[in-house]
Amino acid sequence: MTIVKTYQEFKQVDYPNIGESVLQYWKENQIFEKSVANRDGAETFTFFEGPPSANGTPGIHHVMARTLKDIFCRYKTLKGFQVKRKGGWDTHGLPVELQVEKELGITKEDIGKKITVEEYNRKCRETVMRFKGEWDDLTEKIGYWVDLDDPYITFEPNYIESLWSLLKKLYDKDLLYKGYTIQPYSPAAGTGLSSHELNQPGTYKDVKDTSITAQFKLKGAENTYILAWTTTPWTLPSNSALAIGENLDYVKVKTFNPYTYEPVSVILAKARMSSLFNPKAAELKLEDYNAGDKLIPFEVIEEFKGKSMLGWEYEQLFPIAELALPNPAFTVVSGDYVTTEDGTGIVHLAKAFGADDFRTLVQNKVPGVFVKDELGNDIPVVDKRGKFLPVVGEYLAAKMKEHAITAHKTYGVDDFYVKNYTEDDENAADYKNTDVIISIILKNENKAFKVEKYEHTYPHCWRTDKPVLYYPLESWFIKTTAFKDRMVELNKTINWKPEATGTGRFGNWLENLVDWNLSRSRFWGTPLPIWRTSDGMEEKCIGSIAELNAEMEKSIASGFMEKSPYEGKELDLHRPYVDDIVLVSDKGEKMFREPDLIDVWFDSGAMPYAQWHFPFENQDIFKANYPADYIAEGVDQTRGWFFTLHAIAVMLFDSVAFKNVIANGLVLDKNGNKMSKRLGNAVDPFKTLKEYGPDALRWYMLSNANPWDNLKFNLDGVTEVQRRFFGTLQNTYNFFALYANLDAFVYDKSKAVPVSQRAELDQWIISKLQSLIAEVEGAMDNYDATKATRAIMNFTVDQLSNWYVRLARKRFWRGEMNPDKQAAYETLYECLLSLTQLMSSFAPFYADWMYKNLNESAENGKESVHLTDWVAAESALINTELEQSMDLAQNISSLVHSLRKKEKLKVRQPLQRILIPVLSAKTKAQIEHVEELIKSEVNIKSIEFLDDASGILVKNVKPNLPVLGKKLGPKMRFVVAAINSWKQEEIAQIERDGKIPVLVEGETLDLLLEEVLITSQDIPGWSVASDQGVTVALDVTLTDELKQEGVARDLVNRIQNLRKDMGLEVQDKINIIVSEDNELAKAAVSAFGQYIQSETQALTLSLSSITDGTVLDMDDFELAVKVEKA
RNA sequence: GGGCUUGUAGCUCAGGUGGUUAGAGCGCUACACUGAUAAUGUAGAGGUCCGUGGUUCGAGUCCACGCAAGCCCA
Repeated sequence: MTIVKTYQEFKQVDYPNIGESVLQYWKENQIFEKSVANRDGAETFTFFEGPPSANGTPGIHHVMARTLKDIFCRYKTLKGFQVKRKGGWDTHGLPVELQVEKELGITKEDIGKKITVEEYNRKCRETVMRFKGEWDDLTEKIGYWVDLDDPYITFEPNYIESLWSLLKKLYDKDLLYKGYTIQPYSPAAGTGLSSHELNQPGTYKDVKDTSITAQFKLKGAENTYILAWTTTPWTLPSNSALAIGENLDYVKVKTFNPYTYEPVSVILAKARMSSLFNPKAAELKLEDYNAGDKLIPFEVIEEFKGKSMLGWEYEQLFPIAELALPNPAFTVVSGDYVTTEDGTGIVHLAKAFGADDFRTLVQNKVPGVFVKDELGNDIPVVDKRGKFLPVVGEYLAAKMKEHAITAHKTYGVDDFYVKNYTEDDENAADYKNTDVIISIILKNENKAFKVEKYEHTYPHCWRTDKPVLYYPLESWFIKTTAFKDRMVELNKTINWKPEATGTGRFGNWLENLVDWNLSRSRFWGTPLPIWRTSDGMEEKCIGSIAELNAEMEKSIASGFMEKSPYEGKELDLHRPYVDDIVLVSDKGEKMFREPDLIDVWFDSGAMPYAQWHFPFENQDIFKANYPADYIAEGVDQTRGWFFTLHAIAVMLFDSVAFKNVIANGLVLDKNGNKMSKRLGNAVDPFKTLKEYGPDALRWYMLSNANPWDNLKFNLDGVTEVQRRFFGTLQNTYNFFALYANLDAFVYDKSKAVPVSQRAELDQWIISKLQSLIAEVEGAMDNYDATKATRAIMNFTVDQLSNWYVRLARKRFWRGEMNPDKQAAYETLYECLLSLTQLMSSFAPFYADWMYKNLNESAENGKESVHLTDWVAAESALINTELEQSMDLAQNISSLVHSLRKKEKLKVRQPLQRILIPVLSAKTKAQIEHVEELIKSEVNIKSIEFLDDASGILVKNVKPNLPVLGKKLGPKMRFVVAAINSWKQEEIAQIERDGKIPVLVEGETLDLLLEEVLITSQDIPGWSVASDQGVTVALDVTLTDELKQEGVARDLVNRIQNLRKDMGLEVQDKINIIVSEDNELAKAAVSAFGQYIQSETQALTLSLSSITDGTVLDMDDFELAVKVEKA
């Protein structure tokens, strides 16, 4: 007889090979393309790809990110949506520039000198796509379905043109403006420094600077001063406000100025008193003080919260007429960064020279100290060489004369550098820098409370080694603050996973929004499309290539340009070509491009539009695919991509850009450390894929922890998933395939046994399956993949394999095909087939592979599980009663096992009965439902129920705490104590009367039956075990008959082993002779001969004396038998 | 320095709205099964729920302050 193998059987599974062969199949049959094309005309589900940069090789964390993106797109496809997924590449930005500079061995300085901008940018363009091959390879191998053939690329002219059109829209709405931002700046080098440059080793140095605790005179109060501390005295002339912490404690202290000895009242944080007042002076009296005394007495005369200081006005420290400012300048404001770690707990704010200062003053609408340049623009009082403007220089020079301050040189109006940017020798006799001069002036004028050298770390320019200043530099901004409220409002409609990232991290970021600094002084990036006349009076923002061409025509006509730089060349909107374009203003002036590039985050945040070259093309596609239903990136993108997507969408389209978002955590090494190539703990995704295959890797990453938690990536975890989940599933499939092939079973839905006519066990697993489908669907609709994968795993391992298959095993191999057997096959087949669809989003290769194995013969099988329609749960098939019954069966079986173990009675030894106390008819019925199952599972003859009427139950009572707590509150513990002391009588009483009086603190109150929980827990004289309210007692009496049956079963077991040792096939027949010298064995063979014969396929079974047989170890005795093939 | 997240068994993780004895898998120990067999099952041991205060009759859970780790921003 030849067996037609409908279902392939596998001795061993090669998971990586499944991945490769299924991938091949997908490619050959264009499954991905079909999965999209099949849904033409269906509702769209839109996904946006956050573009990665291909200038480095992908890491294991990209497997995580890309898997997360993939699963919901696959799931939604099954659910009937059309999911277009356009790939994309991020190509601009600093990392590319740095990499190129490193490879060429040049610095930013060299660009335009050693290398032309043209060559430099060409190099960047080559570098940025260098690893595209690796990326595409990984993307395919992990089964991330995304359109790699037609991706958007941010350096392409069409993409940039879209960006320009968006920028122009912003410009037209007056949302694009030129302003200042406080940035690290090196006066010695004459250039701003990037945060990257500031992070160079050796940049931060320990230096000793002059620090001043300055006295700001409070208006409307006698001799009262607010104290503020600074390590940069040169910023004091630019002071325009003081910041306090609203919840900090402040004091007003009466004392004397240590330099002028004048009586003063000073205000500072209470916690900072010890640093400004000598505790030894605490006992001194103010009236005993003599000018010049070393110890200065002090007395706290008032105490208050910082909050009460808000709005206080003070006099300008340097009363220079040109620097006078209107209200609310020179007032007290709140600063959330103010601490009492150092200084006075009050911070001096100079708008031009600190980013915090700038932000705080802008938020409080306090003007800063600036003067006008010749064009009428605000400029700070320190110039770009680090020197005070004459307006301050004059004042300082005059004061030096007034106070007869001498120094190592004569200071002129134009000599006051704020740091040592001159070549002055700091060791020269009588050397005084500007900070020191300022200190002396303030000391003399009763404006300094303390002056001292202070050692701290201060950043220095890595090229000139001179100190860095924080200085306002010109920048282009997007006025995001104008849309803050709308952004906050629309953010509330976004479903964030996890929620806290949306409300917390992102929400707070929006609450504290500042205008988006768009400018970058670089070479490789999207150029700002703004041309200006030299005097800045006229400006044009270009919004398209056509517009640029038209403007160039005009310029050529007016003779400013000879020809377009693109004549005879490919269009390239990058530098240097755009820089060569000179336009003509409406008044006929030359206009030059603003040299800045824009923030790369604008590139990626604009991808919903630019990927389709919107608005120039594809308007329909755009409309159908905006906003995104779903996006996913790392949580580090919160202020990056997530923000720029949101900002552009809100400002230009009054819409969210995405409705659902998962912000995933980091992938760390197994010890929780960050992976890095340098430390050598980075996991190579390609190697991992080759060893474990894509499915187990994906499954592990999704099921191990929520994706928004950091993942401690451990290969042992992948192995575990492979063994526990995939291994179990594979075994289950193999089991099915083995017998289905033997029986030539072919699934035919139309001829399947109706579920209602199948065995209880079948109905149960089908019910469980429906519950699983509903659970997975619910989890996936809520973007919770971890819940979904865990549910699938539990069903497969615990319910399907460990319970259903184990209990139903015999039905598969016993006898010829009959309705019960067919139902078993059908049930298992249906479970497996459902599983392939349920797991297909997460383990797309394996699921498809198994799907095809199951459908090899089925006519209605699709080409791929990924082309199927989601099969929803059938609620009619969910049988909660039955599921509860089965839970009881599992629970009871477990208890019996536990008892058997305690009594050292192995399962093969049949036992007569178990007793189960039941207090409700319902429970009894539920157990009766699964009685047969329990009996065969734990090898007992009968189940007997003990009800209340038996009178032998020992009951147990517990307080029903949630109910009682509400009623009793603090009296709870007395009542609980009373209940716990109850005996059987009280339990009987409350059961009979429905209530019982309890004495609590001299007061009687009635306890009701529903306020206690009564269980039955003990049966006198029996070995019992209980769990979850179910109690089981085991009858351990061994009658002769039971013993004989135990021996018979043992004998069967031993003979089966012998058969195996002899190498017999399942269908081979044997003859058995058993030694007659053991009475028990003899009795067993006589009583259960028939049973032994049928189990072991023995034609004959006889008792005789044996001399040459095999000696079997029967645990309690030895027995000789002779087994021969018939 | 600020915002946010995380902290439960050796490891990875569950633990609506507070409720008596805190769970699972892996690992470990013991046993069983031997017609899924390089598979499988059962049982057991293993916990200061990061710490300290507080609210409450009752806190892993709520509040406050810390500690540790991480991300982002200064």
